[in-house]
Amino acid sequence: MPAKQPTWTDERLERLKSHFEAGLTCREIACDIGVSRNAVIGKLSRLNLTSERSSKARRPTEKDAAKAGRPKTVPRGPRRQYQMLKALYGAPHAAVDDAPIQSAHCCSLLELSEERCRWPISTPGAADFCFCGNTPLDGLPYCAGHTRLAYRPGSRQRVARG
DNA sequence: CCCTGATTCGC
DNA sequence: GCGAATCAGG
Repeated sequence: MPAKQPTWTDERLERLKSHFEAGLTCREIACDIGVSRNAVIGKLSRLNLTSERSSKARRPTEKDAAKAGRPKTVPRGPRRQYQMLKALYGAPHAAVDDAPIQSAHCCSLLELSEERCRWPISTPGAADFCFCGNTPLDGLPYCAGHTRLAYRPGSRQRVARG
């Protein structure tokens, strides 16, 4: 098979943008796309999507340069990570499969909450841009149907937007 | 204490 | 250009 896969392909950028617009945290986006949190942040920085609301432009002193090494700091134990992965791969029941996602009542960005599926509908910025308002899974920003779509393995089709 | 956000450096 | 590490703040 020809063509290699640049880390950030179109589909990935789409998801990145959608999630970013949805107000998801870098952690959620990273886990959803399948990359590290830093990868998402790094990409956003390059794209100048970092909101620019930096906390006063950190502090680029010699400390960063001096510490810019590679010791052996093992990251802390995951916490929510398992919740998401478990909910995605370890689905207790297969109640939802080909069940069409019915977003009866869409909600606006500000109307989103922990109990509202944050699947972006239409194009971010559009006048009719809204989100799915279904009940999301435990520890996930999307409902069962949209969660499956988000993690569609192999499917590079534009299954979203609906 | 934990997590999230942003920046910088190395590859 | 991407990924990982570090630092700062909430």
